[in-house]
Amino acid sequence: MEKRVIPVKTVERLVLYKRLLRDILAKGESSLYSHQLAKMANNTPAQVRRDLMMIGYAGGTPRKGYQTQELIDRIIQILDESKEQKIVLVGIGNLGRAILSYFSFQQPGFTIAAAFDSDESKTNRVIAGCRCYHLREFAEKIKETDAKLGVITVPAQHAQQVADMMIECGIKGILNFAPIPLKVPDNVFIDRIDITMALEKVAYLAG
Amino acid sequence: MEKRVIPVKTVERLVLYKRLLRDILAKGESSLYSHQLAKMANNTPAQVRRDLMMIGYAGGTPRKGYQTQELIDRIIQILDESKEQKIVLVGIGNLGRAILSYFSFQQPGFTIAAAFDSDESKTNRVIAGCRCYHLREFAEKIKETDAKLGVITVPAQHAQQVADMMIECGIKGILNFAPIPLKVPDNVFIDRIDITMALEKVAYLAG
DNA sequence: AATTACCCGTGAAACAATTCACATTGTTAT
DNA sequence: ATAACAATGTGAATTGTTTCACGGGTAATT
Ligand SMILES: NC(=O)c1ccc[n+]([C@@H]2O[C@H](COP(=O)([O-])OP(=O)(O)OC[C@H]3O[C@@H](n4cnc5c(N)ncnc54)[C@H](O)[C@@H]3O)[C@@H](O)[C@H]2O)c1
Ligand SMILES: NC(=O)c1ccc[n+]([C@@H]2O[C@H](COP(=O)([O-])OP(=O)(O)OC[C@H]3O[C@@H](n4cnc5c(N)ncnc54)[C@H](O)[C@@H]3O)[C@@H](O)[C@H]2O)c1
Repeated sequence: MEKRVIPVKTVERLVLYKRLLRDILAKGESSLYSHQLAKMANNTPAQVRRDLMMIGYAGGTPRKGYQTQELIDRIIQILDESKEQKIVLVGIGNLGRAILSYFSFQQPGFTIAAAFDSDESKTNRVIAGCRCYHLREFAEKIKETDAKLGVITVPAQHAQQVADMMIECGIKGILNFAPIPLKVPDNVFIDRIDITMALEKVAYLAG
Repeated sequence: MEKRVIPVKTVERLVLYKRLLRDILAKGESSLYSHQLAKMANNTPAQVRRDLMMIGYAGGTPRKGYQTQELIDRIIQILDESKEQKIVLVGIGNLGRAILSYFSFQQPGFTIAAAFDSDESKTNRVIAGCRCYHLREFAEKIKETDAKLGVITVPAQHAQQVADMMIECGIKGILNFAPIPLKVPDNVFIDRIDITMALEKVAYLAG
């Protein structure tokens, strides 16, 4: 029962800050102010400072702001990106393939170690550098790769059984693209990206 | 300055409820209780009732619960899904194509009216039933289709200029898949889906 | 050296979302 | 009929998040 100290909302913003800070650094800016980061992140200086307070960072100085590199390092340390994260993906359809190709030649820190599908015509080949297996080989391959994260891109009606299988095989975190909430035990973290819901929301709020 | 009465979080759940209720109805259940819907939505009966209260729905009865069809109708009415929503998509890459094919033969209520890319090799053809044009034809085609919603699936460094162009052409709602926040005027609603951020969050919270 | 301007860190206040808890009410059983 | 029950609708309490506002400090300016 570990106590979660950093709010999820803050974690989300930290991931964003890290990316923005890297852009900053690439532009040669070795230090910055909270209001500069806030502007890029579309939030407020107070929120930036509060977020940094949440991770126990107090390395800013009034007239020079924060050291870009130092701040990046601190965020990386908090997010614990010391080791490469191994991911397995189930559902080699349109969306699954888009994700495979994106992570194949980008995204340091994350590797899709293997992909699976129940359709024989999608398996036993390499897509975007990722080996694709039949679902029946899941348990075996996951032991080989020692992946702890899973991505679900199968149709909604099969998503729960895929999640169950992942958890059975030791997956601890799941990103679910199927448009239904899945039941998972407390020790597994799950997040859902629901593209259709996001569009409906935009349609409503734009109206 | 219109007053927004329904919280965004509630809107998100309403979209989910609507889908779940349709599944319920398809199974032949003509009525249901808040705790049943809550179980499917992975939340609490109190939250379901609160959400329904937000949309001014008080048609439940203590012993019979809610009428499935009536509730669906009410949610649809609130979300204002009377007319087909026209969408334009910019960035016919891996993710863009996945979205095109998904919405082509699914998703009642939404039509991707046209897609655009700056790469000539991606344009002047039909992908998943959607016509693909060069970006220079954007203004012209958007007038023809009268689309009010836009989806951005271009690389991050081009996302802001694409958003600016969309807004210039009268787009009122944008769904942005590029991993940076975009600046838009107050009268335009924008939402971002950041897949990499979601994965980093899962990695952190699963750890 | 003193003055000024600016920004950080954070306690406190304000605001937003969720959960609690209960009076109310329709349904069923006796 | 009437009693017992089970689920609704909602005010109040709680919990979570964001914003305010100010003390303290640092560097540039005079
Ligand atoms: N593509 C999009 O833009 C989009 C938008 C909104 C939601 N989604 C959701 O994302 C998910 C995937 O969408 P898609 O467009 O890639 O669909 P898709 O039909 O192209 O791909 C689904 C893949 O899953 C495989 N599959 C089916 N059952 C399986 C099982 N039990 N085990 C393993 N593999 C299985 C299929 O063989 C297929 O390859 C769906 O749940 C969909 O609702 C996608
Ligand atoms: N595919 C994924 O799984 C994934 C994951 C995380 C984030 N993203 C983000 O989604 C976006 C799209 O990803 P993708 O994998 O489809 O990339 P992609 O490179 O496959 O596609 C990008 C497309 O945008 C087009 N483009 C570039 N500049 C343009 C411009 N100014 N106007 C019009 N079109 C232009 C390119 O020609 C290309 O067709 C990127 O911002 C990426 O960071 C994608």
